[in-house]
Amino acid sequence: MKNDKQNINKANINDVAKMAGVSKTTISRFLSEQYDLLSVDTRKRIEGAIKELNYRPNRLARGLKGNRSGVIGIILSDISNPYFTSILKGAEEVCRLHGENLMVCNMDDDPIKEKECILMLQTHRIDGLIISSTGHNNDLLLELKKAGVSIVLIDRKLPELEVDFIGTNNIKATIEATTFLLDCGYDRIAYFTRPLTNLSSRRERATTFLSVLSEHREQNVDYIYEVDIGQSDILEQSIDHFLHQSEGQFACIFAGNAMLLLKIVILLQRKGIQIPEYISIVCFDDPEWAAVIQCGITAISQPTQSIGRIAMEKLLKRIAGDHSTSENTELEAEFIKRGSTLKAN
Amino acid sequence: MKNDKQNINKANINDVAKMAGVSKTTISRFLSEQYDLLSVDTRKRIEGAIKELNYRPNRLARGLKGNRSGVIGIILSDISNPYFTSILKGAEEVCRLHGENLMVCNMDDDPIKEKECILMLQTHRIDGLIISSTGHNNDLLLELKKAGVSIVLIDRKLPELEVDFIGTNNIKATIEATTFLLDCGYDRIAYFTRPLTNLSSRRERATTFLSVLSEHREQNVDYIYEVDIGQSDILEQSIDHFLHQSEGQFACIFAGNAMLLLKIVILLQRKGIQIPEYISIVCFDDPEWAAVIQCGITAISQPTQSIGRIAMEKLLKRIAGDHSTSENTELEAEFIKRGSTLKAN
DNA sequence: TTGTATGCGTTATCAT
DNA sequence: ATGATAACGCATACAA
Repeated sequence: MKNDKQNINKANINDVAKMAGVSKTTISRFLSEQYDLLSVDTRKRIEGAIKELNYRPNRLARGLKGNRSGVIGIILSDISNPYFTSILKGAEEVCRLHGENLMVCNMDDDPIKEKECILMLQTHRIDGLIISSTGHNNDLLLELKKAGVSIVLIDRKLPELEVDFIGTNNIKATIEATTFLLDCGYDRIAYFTRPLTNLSSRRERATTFLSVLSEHREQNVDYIYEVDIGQSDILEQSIDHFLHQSEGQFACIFAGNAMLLLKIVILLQRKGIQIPEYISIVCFDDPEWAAVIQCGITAISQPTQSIGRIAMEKLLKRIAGDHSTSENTELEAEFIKRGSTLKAN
Repeated sequence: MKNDKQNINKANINDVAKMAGVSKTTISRFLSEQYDLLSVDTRKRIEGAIKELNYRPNRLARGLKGNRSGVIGIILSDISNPYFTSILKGAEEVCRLHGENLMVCNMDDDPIKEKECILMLQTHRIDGLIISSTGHNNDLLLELKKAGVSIVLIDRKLPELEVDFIGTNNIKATIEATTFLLDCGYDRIAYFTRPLTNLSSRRERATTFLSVLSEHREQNVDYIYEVDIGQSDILEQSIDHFLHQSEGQFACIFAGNAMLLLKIVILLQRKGIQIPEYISIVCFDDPEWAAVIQCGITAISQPTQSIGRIAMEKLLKRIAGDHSTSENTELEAEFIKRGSTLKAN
């Protein structure tokens, strides 16, 4: 009954101060771990009072005063896509280790949702932001940056922003994979990608694929199919088209990401088309099940967890005051040969 | 140069008030959408000023004053496990629709990490919490609850807490699956589960499995193997043991979750053991790749995204003031027959 | 319909 | 080594 404050049962810095018989300034110093300014005795008393009262410092008040909320924002294209959740896991780990918390937003590559997310996070005064952006809200991101919020881009580059980027070395990985396919002797290779908007990761992979081929082919006999997930009909048409074009040829499908791979494999299974007997397949990205599906899918394994970790580390450095010029960090992927591809002859 | 405040370039409610030529109270009313208290004219002026200044309300200050942070916490066992990320996606969607933000924590089923997460979130004054708890921090959760933070449990029940729970109807789903296996005529069935700690979801499945069998078998010829992911050696020993015990019998493996399923399938593949010719398999949980692996894995599909959505809806209701007694909500799973199981004869 | 004054829980700037 | 006091940005009771 003696506690009729707004916050039922929630002690604040004053209560602790009273109980420990010191001023709240002293408590504040304790909270900031300025132990050299405290006598051993008061420190003990404060510790006791905190335990006794179940005191939990209020991060909102701290943030309001100190201009650091202790929150990092992360905006992802798809929070249920293993590629992104693996990044998320890496980021979360580093984040928690540094005593910051993570606010997570999902936006389904929708610029409107992305905008909402950015505004919400700004409202919460995030200390920093990690984002796989659609590229359609550069103005807002620039505003954030000007307001002093550090930003790290993942998966998609936005050179206009001049902020750090961490991602896979798409070009190198695509060169390796495509060269491998050429060495295998495929007559026809089709690259399936989600729509080639201006997202750097998709474009880099597709254009590299084409440029490697154009170096080695005398005439263009390969294809790029742009299909979004959810467009099952278009995917099926594309596959039918390719199967028709490559009839009797030694052919291979190159899936631009794991979701497409899954859809493609399901379709091929339904059509009764054997992998790799009738058609081969490779994937950019190596989901956990790639090794176990069919004869094992040849895949490009991306260092997703590292991307998340490094992005967060970079971000925390920036927040801590590193103002050096922004960097592009591209981590190397690993090419894993499995049973879904063959050598000719 | 005229703006030499701490917050570079960040306008506050006073700046907006000045620019709009009103008091900050009026701005505050605008922010709280009490439009009936504002003349159309002032409202327009305020809107103009906000746009002009790129004003973003400070949620920390709001939260400090109003005792609502606008943040929901969610603590998950494994933020990269599709089961949980699917829940996360559902929760995030509802959360954002209601203007709240989501703070996500990963704890790897480690009670120490879980404790840290709870404390961190409490420090940020979350309005509510969704958690798949280890069950080893009930004291902290109770404290949270007493402090007025609503809690919704997912996946694992903790009756002592008397808070809402949302999850799969494990018992019904297990009965259906096990009965199906008995109907198929399997002589031997082995249930593989992660260690049977006091986590309700694991226990419910395992005990139901046993009780259904004991009703239909005259003597106990089936097995429960407790294996944690990461313990590849123990998993292999267990499988070898079961293969040996069931030699020449019509046998089936029941995997308690998708991760175990994957490990088991990999092991069987490595041993060259055909599914379902040599051994059958079922899984509690239906990962996206279950349909496409081998001949298709017979599986129990859980309504994960709904679990997340409903958990968040329930939580938001509680936060909005619903103080009715806590409920257990168990969503029905769907049993999907595929090629990995057979009928005898 | 609008304004004034006070407080939310903390940190920072002075003091002592 | 410790305290008193003024912010931080907003919401609210009370006035007008």
